Amino acid sequence: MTPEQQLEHLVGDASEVHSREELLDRLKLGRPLRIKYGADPSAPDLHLGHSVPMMRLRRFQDMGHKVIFIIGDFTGRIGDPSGRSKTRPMLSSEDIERNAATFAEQAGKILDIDACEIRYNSEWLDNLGSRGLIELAARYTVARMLERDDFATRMRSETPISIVEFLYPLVQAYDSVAVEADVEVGGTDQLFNFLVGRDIMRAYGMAPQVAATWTLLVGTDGTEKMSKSLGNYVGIAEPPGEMFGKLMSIPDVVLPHYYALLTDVGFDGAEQIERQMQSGELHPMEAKKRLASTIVARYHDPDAARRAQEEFEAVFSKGELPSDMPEHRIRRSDLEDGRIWIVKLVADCGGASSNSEARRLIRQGGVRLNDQRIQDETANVEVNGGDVLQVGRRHFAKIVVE
RNA sequence: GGAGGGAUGCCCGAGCUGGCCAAUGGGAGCAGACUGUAAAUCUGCCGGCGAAUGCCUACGGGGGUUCGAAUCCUCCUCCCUCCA
Repeated sequence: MTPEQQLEHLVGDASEVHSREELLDRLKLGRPLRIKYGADPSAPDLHLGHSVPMMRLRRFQDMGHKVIFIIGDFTGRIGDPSGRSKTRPMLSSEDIERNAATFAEQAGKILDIDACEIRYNSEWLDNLGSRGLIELAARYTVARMLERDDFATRMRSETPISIVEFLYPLVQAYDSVAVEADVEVGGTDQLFNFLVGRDIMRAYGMAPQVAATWTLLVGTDGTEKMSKSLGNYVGIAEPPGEMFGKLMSIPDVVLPHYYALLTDVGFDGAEQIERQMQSGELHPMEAKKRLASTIVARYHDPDAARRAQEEFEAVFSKGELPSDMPEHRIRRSDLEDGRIWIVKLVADCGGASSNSEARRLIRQGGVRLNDQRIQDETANVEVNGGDVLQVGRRHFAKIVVE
């Protein structure tokens, strides 16, 4: 591959690269480049949103470049007052250690983890000292900091911004100095930080890193970015059935977006799929099943993908019972004449978090016992081993009397 | 340091001339209908316990006034804006 082709292969689908020319020049050097990726030590569970930049990292890796994961243990131990209300919890060293291990394990599904360099930023930040920190801070201005959209918005909306938050981009930029990054990759939300990285590297007399960002993946709700806290994510370590089901629940309109970012078809392929759906050539559900199946196959295996699809079709298209249901054990002594109060049953089996919620579900017709809808919240129902309780669409439990 | 404004349920946000406030409205969420477990739409629910007319907990925290307080007083904590 010529350097130009490499460039296209590596960042052809990136949303922004600062700059392509610079990256081309580095590629022409012919040496392995150092590719930086910052990992959040507070959220070890990776989801498809993380997989987007990671898949791109894999491309770099496959071309002989060095991926450097930076575990932000220094910042994680201090705690981050970012955002409005919730202060991020401080993490203990053990937490960080454990999270890093989980992270590595999950990242290993996408990358050759043994070929990666994993670094903790406390390694250099602990030694920086107040003097070093102040020297670092001296190299950037408040005005430039306030250019960041997030800060600007918060200033306007009178939401507090702590000084530490100004320090974060600087510290992250310093990471680039410490690991001598050639390229930093991440989501578009990181662009500002990456650019600060460039400035700071220059200030320390280094060639600035190339900043490459990719569009953020939207979550299964189809609007917000995928994130754990919003609950709209698909974890890459989730069981095949869950993964498949969650992917089937995304709105049709985001299908091309998912295809483009998560599969090998690329933007062109995604556009083609979009056209086929519009013309009626391809049923959106079919496209979605294919997507779900591709992704399950990647994180599990093709066989698991096939089974997940069959199960999905059986349960949701044909209305059959799932082949595998969690068991709910009831002690015979809790029964009166073989009967139990329906509200208690629903709450106990995890279908509702309180009796009140269970009542609501029952009243609204969301509860079935052996396919028989139960709407009387005062009912005492007869239960036998093997009975199936269904709460809502997707919550099933097989009753075992012991 | 000075002046002013604010803290309400998962989030945003009314209420704040005391009882009709478990607290208007929106979002999120959940259930039902319709479907392709999609989206959109419509309906309902949306603190807990209870068969219930009921009870308990709740409007930043403590104390107080009152028959009765999210609403009044007081102290504290935190936040914001402006001036320095």
